Amino acid sequence: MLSSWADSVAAAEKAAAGSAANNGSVGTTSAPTRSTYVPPHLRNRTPSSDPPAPAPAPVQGGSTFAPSGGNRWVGGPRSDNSRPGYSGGGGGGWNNRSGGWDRGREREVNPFAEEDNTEQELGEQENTGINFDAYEDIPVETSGDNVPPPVNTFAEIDLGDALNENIRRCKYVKPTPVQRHAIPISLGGRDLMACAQTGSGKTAAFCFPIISGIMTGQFAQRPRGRVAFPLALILSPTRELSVQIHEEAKKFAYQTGVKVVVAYGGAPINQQLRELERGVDILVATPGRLVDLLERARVSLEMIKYLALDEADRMLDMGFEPQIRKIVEQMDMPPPGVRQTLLFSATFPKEIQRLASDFLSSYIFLAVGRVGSSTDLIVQRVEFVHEADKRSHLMDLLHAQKANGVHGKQALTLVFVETKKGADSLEHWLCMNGFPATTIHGDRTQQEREYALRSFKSGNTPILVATDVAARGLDIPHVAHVVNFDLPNDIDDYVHRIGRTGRAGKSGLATAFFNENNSSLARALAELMQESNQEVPAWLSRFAARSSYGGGGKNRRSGGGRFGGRDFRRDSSFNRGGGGDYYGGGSGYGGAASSGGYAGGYGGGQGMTSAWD
DNA sequence: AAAAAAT
Repeated sequence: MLSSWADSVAAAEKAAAGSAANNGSVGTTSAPTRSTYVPPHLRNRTPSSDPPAPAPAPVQGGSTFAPSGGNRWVGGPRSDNSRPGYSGGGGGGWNNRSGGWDRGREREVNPFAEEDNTEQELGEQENTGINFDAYEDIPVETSGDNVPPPVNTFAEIDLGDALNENIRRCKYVKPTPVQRHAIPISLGGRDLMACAQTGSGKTAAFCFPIISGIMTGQFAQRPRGRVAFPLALILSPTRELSVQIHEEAKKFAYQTGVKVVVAYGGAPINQQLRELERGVDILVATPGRLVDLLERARVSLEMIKYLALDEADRMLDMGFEPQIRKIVEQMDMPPPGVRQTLLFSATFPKEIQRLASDFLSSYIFLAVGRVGSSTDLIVQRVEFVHEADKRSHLMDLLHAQKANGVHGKQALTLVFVETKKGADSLEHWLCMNGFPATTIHGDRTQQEREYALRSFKSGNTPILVATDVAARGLDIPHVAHVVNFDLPNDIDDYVHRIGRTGRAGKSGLATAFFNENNSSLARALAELMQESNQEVPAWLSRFAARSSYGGGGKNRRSGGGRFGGRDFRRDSSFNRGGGGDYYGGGSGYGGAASSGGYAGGYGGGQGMTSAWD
């Protein structure tokens, strides 16, 4: 597939340059005209023997072009950067000496090998990229009974040799704040509701205790056969996120003997069934496919010791709640108190916390100040753009960015739109205008979705147009710019979207196109920006003031300021009369830690009640 | 009203 993208991009650019110069009449360029738009089904194809595209004509100040000529977007030498799949990892599966499927004790693929070979050239490794200075004075809040104290190093925790070795391989030197607090809580056997931005080490925060617990725990013998009996279940709201969690969990579990399997829709189920049959300790899944597996009686939750919900607030919102209740409450999973339940998200509206408490037993609430979003690390801009002007405005931004290209390497831009149709149509338009874009949304096949994501991550297609399917959890290094082409209706969704940049303590840029259709978001947006020390345009404040009376229902910040949330049990209006009063009494909650910057963090300062609802 | 998630 060498350079197929490069060619089409070069061709597209050439045509775009031509059309710009000729005010639309492409036909006057000397080279044979080629379609500038490459339909999705052709994008994978190896070009037969296309002549190399001539260097594009310079556009207004040719100095913005990279010296290599045509492909400032792709960076020629890297265009063959497609990942070699898993065969490169050595061992396992096909191509071993027995020639077929090795049905015995197959060798575990080394999940660290692949990275070393392919990801390296994208710069620093993701794991060492965490900027710990950004975490220094991060506010942390805990509440609940007898909160285990946080740790400062991995060495303080007895996770076992194998897990420690994997932590070393991952190049984690010290735990992030969410890990410092969440790991001791989980190892202590406690249920947990945690607010922490993805990219601050959330996955490890729930994986380490689960893996460690499975390694050291004594469990009844599980029958081998058609039905799989996982000990831990990790649920997430999108397929790509489940894939990502699976990949990370495999690294953490390497050579521990703990088997991690993923199951999600849109992919052939038979392969997943085979994997399950070979044994599973930790099952990572999306809800729909898991329900399917449960109904086929190919998975039993009878032995579940750990349940983790990633993006837990999304998992319990209207769309997902029935499925989650079915899985957690109406199948054969042990009840709260018997199993251990861990809920994680960057946002946790109080109504959802109340729902979530059904799944928990005497839990600890943990809030870690946001690292990836609504902090100074992400520069947030809002621009007033009428619907009709959005495309040309986006084009202006992208052009400006090209000029700023870092060492010829195009920065990645993630563009969020409201609808699947809108995503397709914007992608088409961008491609026609010489911008190499791809798209990810729920109307595309799973193959297309995963290819689009890979192509974006690798830099082959540095623009990704996405619906909210990509808003949560996905860890895409090097996203320099998130554009909210269409703003979401919910401020929490905005928080998750812009959190795709500025990850792991790095800086990022988020631009939003605002117009009169987004009035309902104005106030929450203005408040969020103010809280994270962003410049709030005067016109936005006017919009906010106009829509403020009435008290703005769902878009009121649930966390007010530096937190993704606050324990709803501490909010008197949510306290169902009677018990549980030990949270309300001011000093009653056991704060395990509360470092600087917290006291002043609450917006207006006065009336906590108004800040929290 | 839209998006996601099973076939």
